[in-house]
Amino acid sequence: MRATIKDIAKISGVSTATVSRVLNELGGYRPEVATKVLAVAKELGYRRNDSAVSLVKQATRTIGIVMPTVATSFYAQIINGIEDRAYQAGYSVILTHAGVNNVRLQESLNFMVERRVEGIIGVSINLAQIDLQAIAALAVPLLLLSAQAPGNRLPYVKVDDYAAAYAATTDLIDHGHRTIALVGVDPADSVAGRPRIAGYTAALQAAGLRLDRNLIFPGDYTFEAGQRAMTTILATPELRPTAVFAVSDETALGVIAVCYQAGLRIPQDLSVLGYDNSAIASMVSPALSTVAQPFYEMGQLAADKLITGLQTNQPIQSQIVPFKLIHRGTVSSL
Amino acid sequence: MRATIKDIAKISGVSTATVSRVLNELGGYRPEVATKVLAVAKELGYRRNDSAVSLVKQATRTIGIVMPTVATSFYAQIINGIEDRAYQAGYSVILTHAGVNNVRLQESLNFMVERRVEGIIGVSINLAQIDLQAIAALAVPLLLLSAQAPGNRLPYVKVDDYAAAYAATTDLIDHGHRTIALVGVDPADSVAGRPRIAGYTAALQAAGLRLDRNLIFPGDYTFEAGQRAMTTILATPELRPTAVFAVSDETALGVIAVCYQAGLRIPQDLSVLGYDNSAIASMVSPALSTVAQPFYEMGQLAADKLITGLQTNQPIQSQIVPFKLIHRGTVSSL
DNA sequence: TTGAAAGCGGTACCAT
DNA sequence: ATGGTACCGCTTTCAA
Repeated sequence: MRATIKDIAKISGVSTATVSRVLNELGGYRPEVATKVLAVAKELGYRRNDSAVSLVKQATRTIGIVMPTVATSFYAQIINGIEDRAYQAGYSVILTHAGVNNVRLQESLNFMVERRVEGIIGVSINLAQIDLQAIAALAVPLLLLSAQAPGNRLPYVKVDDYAAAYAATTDLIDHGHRTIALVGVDPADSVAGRPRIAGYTAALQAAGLRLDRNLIFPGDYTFEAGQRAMTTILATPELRPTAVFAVSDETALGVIAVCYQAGLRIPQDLSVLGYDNSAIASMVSPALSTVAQPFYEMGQLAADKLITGLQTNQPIQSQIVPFKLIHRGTVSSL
Repeated sequence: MRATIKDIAKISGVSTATVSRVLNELGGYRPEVATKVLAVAKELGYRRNDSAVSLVKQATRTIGIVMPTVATSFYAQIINGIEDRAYQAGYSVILTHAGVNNVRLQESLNFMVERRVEGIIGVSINLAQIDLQAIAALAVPLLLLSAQAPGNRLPYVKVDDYAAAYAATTDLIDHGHRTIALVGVDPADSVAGRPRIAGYTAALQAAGLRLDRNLIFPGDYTFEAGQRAMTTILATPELRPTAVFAVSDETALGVIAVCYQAGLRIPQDLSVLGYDNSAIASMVSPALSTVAQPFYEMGQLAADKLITGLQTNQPIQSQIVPFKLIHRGTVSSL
């Protein structure tokens, strides 16, 4: 069995109270007592039991991350950002998956509550109206990352998808493109889907371009969605877009893969713009032009905000983080 | 304040012992008592306090993951695998980063012990001799994933890098290549570096090919390492390999990126073989031929083994998991 | 079938 | 400067 402060107290010939003081450097003891206690503690390989501390202090210094099961590559960056900041603040991080389509969401959240996490970061979790009540009942602060709740009832950290899509589309237009496809977007997704469609549409209109609904290809942000859309494009000569705005880097790569098979050159024959700036974007050839989301920083910011909120007991303010257009090799001027 | 079993007991008019029995379905109470208790619990939004349970049960049902800070894309898959299995077994997962070059390793491990995790999975953690003693002192089972300890003093789950490198090199030879570069490998890395060099060397010798040490390009598995090596190759005409075996997919992409810049076509002008089969490998064009490591399954297996070890109290057996050569578009026959 | 009570490993208040 | 001790929320033994 692992040593406890009782063991240390007994061996050092002091009380547990004094041991506790020494271990926590609270002062109020003679140096030689401290030396002795510390030596015994080390000798015994003592490690404090956080369960006991949490219990008595009514604080676990733990935050929870809940994310979908799907492993898109950028989650690692987000987790890194969260963990780094949490670590700096002396918090630990516990992780659960909400499953595909949130099937495990309730369980995940219960798990978190039983673990008495002090706050939760929900990454890419799309909440329904009904979830909101359950979450309120949890009585644990929940911050959304790259997501948004119905009616913005929960604080969030995300980029402005509308603005990003608007800027991306405008950039393509500035490059001389007049027929631009929007690929892989989920129109049922009110947080990342509809705003991007709206931004795309608005940019087109602002430039006086005609909106062709056939150029909007629904999908689910995956590589396969890009493949499907591009296959359709190739099979539909009357469409002939000169540029594709894909709603994720993976989708963009799906588009490019089909082009590659068909012998189309990127960007000479078709411009492709991605979204995310995930690690892969800079590693492919030609390197992918894309809308950057600062995932690592978003993770950091989310952890920061949550922990600050915990410590100050102030409500957490939502924050829009800046996107950035990254010009690399897949968009060319017409 | 959150409701406790005391609150439930008081309101239900029974003792905390009975509440505990009901909540844990231990039997030994009248159904109507159970109904009442459950109703009150629900009413109060009761959630059990795992700190208290852990404390009294001397078991946290938590496992820890320690990994390097660098966020290579496949960590997400590994974490997914671990978390899925842990979840199935009723364990939760807590996560820390050991920092770059393990600078935070000791702290991470202490953290884990204070959290009283029942076991730890160390992902890609290269341990030095000295760490071993500290880890032994921890008195917590530690399983290595994609790593190995000096003298194999710790159980591990990984692929056989020697065999994989041997098979990969042989495959290149079978495709008619006679001059094959090995790129991005760290000769100081005894777990993933030296075995791959050895496998590469052995395959060459088995085929009766001459080993040219200049064709081994040291590196650190990164994209940049691939770029550097390929730049050198292009600048050194007497080398002229017809194939490159990169020690990671990212390194392979670095190689390809330089080729792309230089106007070399893959695989017509140079064959490139990667290592990992990370998600990107199948998304790039041409799709990357590579040595597959089953990351998700490795995560599952590691969690399985660790938890089984915990429950049976048996020592954990190391396991070599199978790699697989994935032929896609970046290797051609000569 | 039920309750009283003794801890689990700490913290922190109140005395001394 | 130090010790005694109640208590955090829960489980579990023992008795009734």
